[in-house]
Formats: sequence, structure tokens, C-alpha cells
Amino acid sequence: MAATYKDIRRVTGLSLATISKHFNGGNVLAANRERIEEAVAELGYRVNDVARGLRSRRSMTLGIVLDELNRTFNTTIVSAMEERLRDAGYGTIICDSRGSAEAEDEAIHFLLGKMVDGLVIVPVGSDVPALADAAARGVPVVAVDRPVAGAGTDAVVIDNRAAVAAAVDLLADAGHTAIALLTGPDSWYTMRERRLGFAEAVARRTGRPPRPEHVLPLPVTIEGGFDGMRRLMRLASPPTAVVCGNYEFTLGATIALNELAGEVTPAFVGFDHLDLARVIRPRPSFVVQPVDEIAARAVELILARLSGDAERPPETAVLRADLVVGEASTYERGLS
Amino acid sequence: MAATYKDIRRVTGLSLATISKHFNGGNVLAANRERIEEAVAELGYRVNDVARGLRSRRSMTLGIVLDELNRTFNTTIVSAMEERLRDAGYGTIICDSRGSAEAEDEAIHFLLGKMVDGLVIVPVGSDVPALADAAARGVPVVAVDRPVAGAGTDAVVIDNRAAVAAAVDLLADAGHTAIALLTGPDSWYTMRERRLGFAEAVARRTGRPPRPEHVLPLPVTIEGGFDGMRRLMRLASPPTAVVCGNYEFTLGATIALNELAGEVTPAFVGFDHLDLARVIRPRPSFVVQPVDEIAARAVELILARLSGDAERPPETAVLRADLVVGEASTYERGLS
DNA sequence: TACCCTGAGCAAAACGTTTCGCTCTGTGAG
DNA sequence: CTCACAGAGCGAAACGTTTTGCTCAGGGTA
Repeated sequence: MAATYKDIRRVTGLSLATISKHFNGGNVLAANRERIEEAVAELGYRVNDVARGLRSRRSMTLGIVLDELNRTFNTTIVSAMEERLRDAGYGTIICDSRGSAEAEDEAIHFLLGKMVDGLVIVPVGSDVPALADAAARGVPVVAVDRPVAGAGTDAVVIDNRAAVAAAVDLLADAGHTAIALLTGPDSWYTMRERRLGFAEAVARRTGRPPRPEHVLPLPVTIEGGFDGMRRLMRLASPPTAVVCGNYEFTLGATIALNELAGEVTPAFVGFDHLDLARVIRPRPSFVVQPVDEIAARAVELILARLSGDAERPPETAVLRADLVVGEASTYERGLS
Repeated sequence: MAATYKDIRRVTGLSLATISKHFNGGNVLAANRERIEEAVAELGYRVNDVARGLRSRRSMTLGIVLDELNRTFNTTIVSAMEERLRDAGYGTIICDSRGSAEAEDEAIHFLLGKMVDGLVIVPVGSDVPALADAAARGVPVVAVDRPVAGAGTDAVVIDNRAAVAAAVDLLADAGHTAIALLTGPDSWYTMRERRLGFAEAVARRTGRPPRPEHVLPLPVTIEGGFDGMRRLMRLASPPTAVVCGNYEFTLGATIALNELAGEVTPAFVGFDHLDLARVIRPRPSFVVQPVDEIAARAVELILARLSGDAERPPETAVLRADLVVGEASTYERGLS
């Protein structure tokens, strides 16, 4: 049904090779270019990327695999990357792992089957066996947010320890000494890093390690944050300040604090989602990841691999997160 | 680099046709099946979907084009659809229009170039010229959330008028008579429908049409909702209740109310994002779209088209949204 | 015995491009 | 005048599958 080169040949009388040249910037007489363009308009021709990809072994397409589509952090990065990639002539295919390692595996193989030229992945866990298949095919990979084990790949991460340490410093400067952290299992790279940064900063500022009951490893969900905050507030000696280890915890903790309204109001540092911060009163401080920069670096790394230097040793870019300070009243209330 | 049928032929001595049969469920001797599987394991073979798609003219892949990736409404629907499509043997490619009609056009052509078998689209506007190209190629399309002009396509929408009317009824039942609506331009299908439903319901319950200054057409952004709510509250006679026409308005309006904290506290019905509702105190009522059902119907419609009945006249499924009632105090405060 | 059917396999022709050689101009340098 | 070379074009061979005919053996039916 759809028009092909053969239709253009029929209309223009030119050979397939010449037509191909026209679409790929070869030497074609201006007069012939025009005839081809006329035929294209007449036939409603569009180049078939599948055939092109098969023959040329380049799809000019990158795959993006997200651990979770429904996260502002991820979608923001995707938007930023797509724009840059488009400028470089690449299309993008987005896949959602929905937090499942199996789905992630399927997504990667789906994308390899589509002959993507490269892969950007926000991995579900630290182990992504399917990436070995990508490597075997010579498809370069950039990991974002978390590095992957085996370390054959480039990565872009933030300095999670420093980010949480800055939050602790802010709270300690406001006079807090009993500071808690809502965190997830150590098996998550970001959770582990944030916990380590937290422990170190608390020790540095207070002279002793955080109390074990103030460092809660929780299921990484809104409910986890909700339960965590409630448990903290019901301790015999509750913390006067709480750092949330990610967005889900921030949202869950906020809900918990609303439900406990008035009873307790610890100081509070959120994570990741500035829109949320604007809705909460008094406006809390937030750790904000430099999503634009993350996207820029990731694109830079993958494009570098694609344009030849496949042999450069894998590189991990470490970026700094910002601490956006909220309203002072938060901290004053935390101390009351 | 990657293994092909030819490699399997080399190892097993079988013909390409037989190998193809094995991968597509034809008649192959058990012994030969085993030999092929061994070769596959040994070679790390994976079928090349690009070549397969080119030859068979079916990619077993659907394209999903979202007006805006970063919207919970969209990502939730995508997740639900992906799962169902996977069960039906289809892969999915997600593209983001970022609110731009040009990007949408590009995305559709990108997907057609990838030979997708069908398209699900949450359109940016009511006019999507690129869909004519899809039709010309025999690629079926299902529009979600908003129908597209020309109406050659199936669609799944909600009964926007009834949804907003239910919100108005709830507020009217609580005694409100001065009810406002934060809405967008009438050129947006959902915005127009919601405005019409609002006007009709207000007329029915109060005996007169809503006051013009209470029906604000705003830019569809968080800022729009923010400004809109502030303008409403500064009117000589401000409304005692406000219905938000979508998620952005809900978020913006919430921020505005937080900033005006104490001065005014109108009753308030939000839209779309139940997570947000749980964070706001007192918890407002929300119009919640049946995202799972929307996804299910959309998948049903596209699969039906793909399995033959291409000639069925286009169908528009209209689903009902739920009104999740919040805390009564919201309305009492609104009346104080 | 003759017949037809089914299972199992093969060779070769697609699918719509790109790419590899090759030919044939015309042109400017030597 | 010759030669080399670049511009412009062409035919044919890929790319990795599926699909279309075809062959052949075996077995059940009449």
C-alpha cells in the first residue's frame, strides 16, 4: 500500500541507487532532485525505517528503559534527553520496566530486536543481565541514576552522600540533633548511598552515629513513607527532624504528617519533586536533582560512544544535587 | 556480529525455511527442534524483529503517542495498556509529544516508519493531520481522552459533562450557590465539555447560569490554576466553592490556597490525581477518571481492528468518571 | 493396488532499503 | 593530445527474515 522507491522509479525513471542517494545526501543533479521530490509529494512517500535499518545496520534510534515510567524524575529526564537526541538525528523508544526485573529484561531484548543503536537505562536493580546481550551486539549503554554491576557501561549518577549530608547540615545548623532518615533497602544503590551519607553526616555533626531506630529501612512506596513517619513519631523519643530518602517517602511522610496534624511537626527535608514542595505548607526544604544536567551528560556519553570511540574506558559522571531551602518556620516549629 | 539463521543452518544443517518454521510454530520434528534450540543457546541467537517485520509486514508492535509524558493520568494508562498488550503478544513504543503538535506529527511519522501495526494516541489538539497517513497505510488508530476531528478513528473518552455535573451537585447539596470553575480554552475538547457540563449543572441547581466571572478560561498550566484561584478569591463577591477542571489547575489552585492560607478557604473539588488529594488537608473531593477501564477499552478496540474487522464503523466508548467524596469539613468551611 | 492426504523438509523469491562496483561523461592539468 | 579525476548515474548484491511452491516419504482408505 505504502509507496516505495520502486514507485518513485516508475514515476521518475531514475534508478533505485540514485533515489537512495537523494535521500542520503549523495551527488544528484538538481533537476533530478526536483523530479524525485515531486514524485514524493505525489505518492505521499515516506522512507521505511525498518528496511533502511535492516540494510544499513543503523536504526538511528535509541532505546530508553525506565525502572518506572510514572516518576517525574524519570519523565523529566526523558523529555530533556529526547530533545537533545532529536537534534542529533536520533529517534527514541521509551520502555517501562514497572519496577520489575523481568519486564526490564524483556524491554531490553525488545529494543535489541528493534536494532536500536544505543541504550539509556534507569535500571531496576544493580544487576542487569540483559546488558551482556547488548554488549555482545556492540550496542553501547549508559546507566542513569544508578550504576550497574559489571561496570562495562558509562553511567551518570548524583553524589547521593553529599546531597543527604547537605540536608543533615541544614537541619543541624537549625539546632536539630535528633535527625531521622526514611530509607529503603541497602540493596538499592541510591538508598544505600543516601544512608551512608546520612550516617556520616550525623556522626560528624553530633559526635555519634544516628540511633538505629531513626534510620528506617522501608519498602520503597508511598505507604512505606507513610508508615515510616508514623512509626518515627510514635517512638518514645521521636526525632525532631526527618530526611526523606526519595520522592515516594516524601509523599507518604507528608500524608502521615497531615493525618497527625497538630500533634507533631518535625522539621522535614523532602526529595526530588519540587512541585510537591510548593503545595506543602510551610514549604519544606527539598533535595533537588539536576535533571537537565543528568540528561545532558547521558546524551553526551552515548553520542560519544556512537560516534566511534567505542574503546574509551567506561566513565561515571557524578553530579551534584541542589538543596533548595524552604521556609525557616519549618525548622523553628521542629524545635518547639 | 549477532547470530542469524545462517549461523543456525551452519550448526544444524537444516534449511532456513525449517528454522523459520521452528520459530513460528510450524511442523518441525522434535529432534530437529532440539538441535535448533541447542544452536540457539550456543550462539546466543535472538530473532531480528527488524528483518521479520520487513518481510512479514507485521511488527507486532503498537505505538503510543502521549500529549505529555509527565502526567500521571497518561503514564497510568500506558502501564495498564502495556500489560494487556504484552499478553496479546504486542510490544509497545511510547512517544512523547510534549504538548507540541509538531512533535506529535514527528512521533506519528517516526512510528509509521517503524511499521507499527497500530497507534494509540492521546492527542495534543483535536486535529491530527498525520493520522491521515496512518489511515493511508491501513494502520488503525484509537484516540484516548479526546476524540480527533475527522472521526475516522475509534476513541475512548469519559463523560466529562456528567463528571463535572456530579461535582457541582455535591457542592450544591452542601449548600453552595456561588460555584466557580477553573477551565481552559474551549478549543480543548475536555475543557469545553467540562465547561458545558458545569454550566448546565449550575443552571439546573441554582436556576441561573454561572456568573461569567466565575468561569475562568485559563492557560492550562499550574500557573494558570494558581492565577485563576487568586483572581477568584479577589473578586468583590468570591465564589464559596471552586471546581478544578483538570490536574494542573488542581495543583495550582492548591498552591494559591496555601499562599492565601486563612484568608479564604473555599470548598474545592480537584481533578485526576488522587495521590495529591491525600496530601491536602482537609482532604478535598476529587473527580477520578477510571484509568484502568480506559486502558482496557482502548486495548480492546485496537486489538479488534488488528484481528480483522477493519470495516466496522468507528466507535467511541464513553466511560463514567468517579467522584471521590472528601472530608465534610471542607464544605462546612466553605460555607463559613 | 491405486489413491490421496499429511507431515516434514528444501530452494528460491520476496520485503524496501543501502552499498559496492562499474560505466560514462566532461574538464582541467601536464 | 593524453591522462587522471570527479560528478552523476546504473545494476546487482546484500541485510535477516517469511512465504510460496515444490518434493518426497509414509500411511490410511477404498
